[in-house]
Amino acid sequence: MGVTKTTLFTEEQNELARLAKAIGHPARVAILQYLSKVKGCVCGDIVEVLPLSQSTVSQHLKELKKARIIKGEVEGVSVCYCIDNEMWGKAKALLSQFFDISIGDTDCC
Amino acid sequence: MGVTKTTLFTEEQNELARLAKAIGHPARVAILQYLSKVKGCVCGDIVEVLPLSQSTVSQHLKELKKARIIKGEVEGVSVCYCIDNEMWGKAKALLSQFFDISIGDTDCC
DNA sequence: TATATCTATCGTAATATTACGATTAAATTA
DNA sequence: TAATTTAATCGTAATATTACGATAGATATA
Repeated sequence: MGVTKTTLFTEEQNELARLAKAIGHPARVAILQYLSKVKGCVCGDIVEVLPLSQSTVSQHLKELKKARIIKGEVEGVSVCYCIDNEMWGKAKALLSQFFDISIGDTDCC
Repeated sequence: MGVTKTTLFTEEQNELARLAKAIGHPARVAILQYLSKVKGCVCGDIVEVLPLSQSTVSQHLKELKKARIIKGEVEGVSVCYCIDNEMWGKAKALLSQFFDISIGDTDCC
């Protein structure tokens, strides 16, 4: 197997898991931090910032694009990347809501 | 391969990715939501709430325990589970900080 | 047009993840 | 003690992920 049974869960649970999974790799965290740090678009220098090969970085970028967290636009010979603010806001809201739910829980174990 | 090169990233990036990855499955999201909903400990009825087999649920619980997000304590014949508030707070803080960083970014692509 | 640059994709390999049935281990109950 | 209950673990299978080198495709430059 290795395949997740998404049909058994709610839309919200799947969406939350999908976004968390996309963030669930240090390279992708680093990419997102970099993109947010420069506060705008980055055209091509992401590979140089990460300690991974070009193809591996490209693969991580593809994952983030698949999750709609970032957008990439061809800009001449290079590609311009930036965070998709809409999805970013959605992820933030979903995760924030998710974590707030259990405030005040008692630690009984 | 299939193995993440954690040594190449910062402690914070690895920790953030580790926690996000642990949440990155709808079954684990469902487990955490359930644990937070009942606001306390749950002794054994998690399997009945999820649409997965006992062994699969047990495996997901193990993942969450490995990530220190939940705790489990043997209670007679069953096991009592609850969210680890310390790690939960840490995850919340890390993710919150992570998402706040890019507020106000311009969407230029 | 030829060359250089940049990024995506392909091919490959190793490891990880997801899922389930069967079994085991531990504790309770009859 | 024997039977039952509960949860972890084992074994297995299929798919996913991570990573890299090599190649391809697209655009800019000489």
